Amino acid sequence: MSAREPVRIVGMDSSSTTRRQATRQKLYEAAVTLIAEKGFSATTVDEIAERAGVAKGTVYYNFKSKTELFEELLRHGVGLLTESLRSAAEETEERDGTRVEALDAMIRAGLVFIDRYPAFTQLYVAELWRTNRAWQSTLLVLRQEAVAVVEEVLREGVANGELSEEIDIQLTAAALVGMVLVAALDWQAFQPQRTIDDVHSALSLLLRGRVSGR
Amino acid sequence: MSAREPVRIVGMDSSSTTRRQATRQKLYEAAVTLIAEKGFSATTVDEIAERAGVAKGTVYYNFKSKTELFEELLRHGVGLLTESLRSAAEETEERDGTRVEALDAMIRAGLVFIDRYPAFTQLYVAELWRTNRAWQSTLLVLRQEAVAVVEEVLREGVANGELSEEIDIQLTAAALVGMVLVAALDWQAFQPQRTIDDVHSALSLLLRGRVSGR
DNA sequence: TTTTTTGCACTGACCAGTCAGTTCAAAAAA
DNA sequence: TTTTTTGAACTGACTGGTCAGTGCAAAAAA
Repeated sequence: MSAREPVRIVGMDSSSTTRRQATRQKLYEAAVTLIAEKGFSATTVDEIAERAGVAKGTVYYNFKSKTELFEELLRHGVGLLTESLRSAAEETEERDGTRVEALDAMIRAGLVFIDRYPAFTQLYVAELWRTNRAWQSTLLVLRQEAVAVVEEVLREGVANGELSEEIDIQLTAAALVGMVLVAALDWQAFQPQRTIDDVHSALSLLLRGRVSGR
Repeated sequence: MSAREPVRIVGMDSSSTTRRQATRQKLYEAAVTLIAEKGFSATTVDEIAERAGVAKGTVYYNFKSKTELFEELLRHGVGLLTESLRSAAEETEERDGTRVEALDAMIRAGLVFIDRYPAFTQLYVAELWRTNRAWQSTLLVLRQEAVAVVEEVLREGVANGELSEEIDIQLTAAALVGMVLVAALDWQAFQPQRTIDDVHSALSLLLRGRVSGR
């Protein structure tokens, strides 16, 4: 993830932070930026170890292979994203918000995530549609988990009449995800001076149908 | 030292091409699918040559390096996309359509392009936000050319009152591009049985603000 | 004590790029 | 016409370098 502060996996592994976990975390952080910049194959294990401030042997003590390190990195990152989307949706629900407001909150949650972990997002987008890669099946499952959260909210919105019955749940979910992803990456890469609120309002307008029409 | 005419080969299209151009075309086609599947670094020049049915030396006879082959491939592909978007916008203009209709036509043109060159699209998305790569500056220029076409139509739409003055041209353009890109790649990868019209209507609904609201 | 990390030498597979040599159709000469 | 020459295009074996992964003894941390 980002070099700012360590990210802990909460959930499956409820034990306190062991030394091993700290080392793994350093390796994730080193790997994610390098792979985002250069791609998986162009990133060497020696580089990852060096940036993490760790010996090469340590990489292989903690992970079976370079590929496994990367797969666990993907799991780790997508897990955080899914959790973040889900809690945004739930919090809106608790405040009795509409489903459109929930979608809006999820857009913001997505932007916050991308702002915090830009390298991970880059890497995710770069790998998502690749075929015939070792981690393809892992990614497929992870993608589904994340998109399913959006689809669920859309479904509820149609059910309670907030959203048009004409919409195609799956395609609309994909389009919304794409909108957020690409707008956010463009923001990071090409207009970093903009605030998250600028980006959020632009996307909110599109979601609420206030760009064209009426 | 008499300059001899290059050998001419008549291609499927009515234009004549040199033998060299035909070879380059074969190399582009071989490279684009391999790189889309595995990424630039994981794709070997031997593989590209083999798939193109050409010796490795021929790759280096036609291109200075593996990187140059890739850069020219990017130029080639983005050129096709930009041209396609521009002509969709112009055709709508000739038929006196509204700017929203022009945007709609561009969405369809984008989908047709992605349907025709899915591998190129994958590769473009995977490389677009990478930093510190040799072809980064090339890609930046190419991206700008493509997005500028969308921005121009949005600007016209705001000017003539069709589109809300609240919108942020740049961010909205990025969001629209992302919407099309991601929905189309998802369609290709995960729901290939859907028709282009399905995808187009889903995106059209979002553009026209008929998903949520009223 | 046990677990984890270090440092470093080593291997074998893999790969970008090179280069001396080959092919062959068109041009020039006979 | 037939023969010879030319040179762009192509070939594929080869080279020098890189890198994932291994092995292990010793040190540090827990």
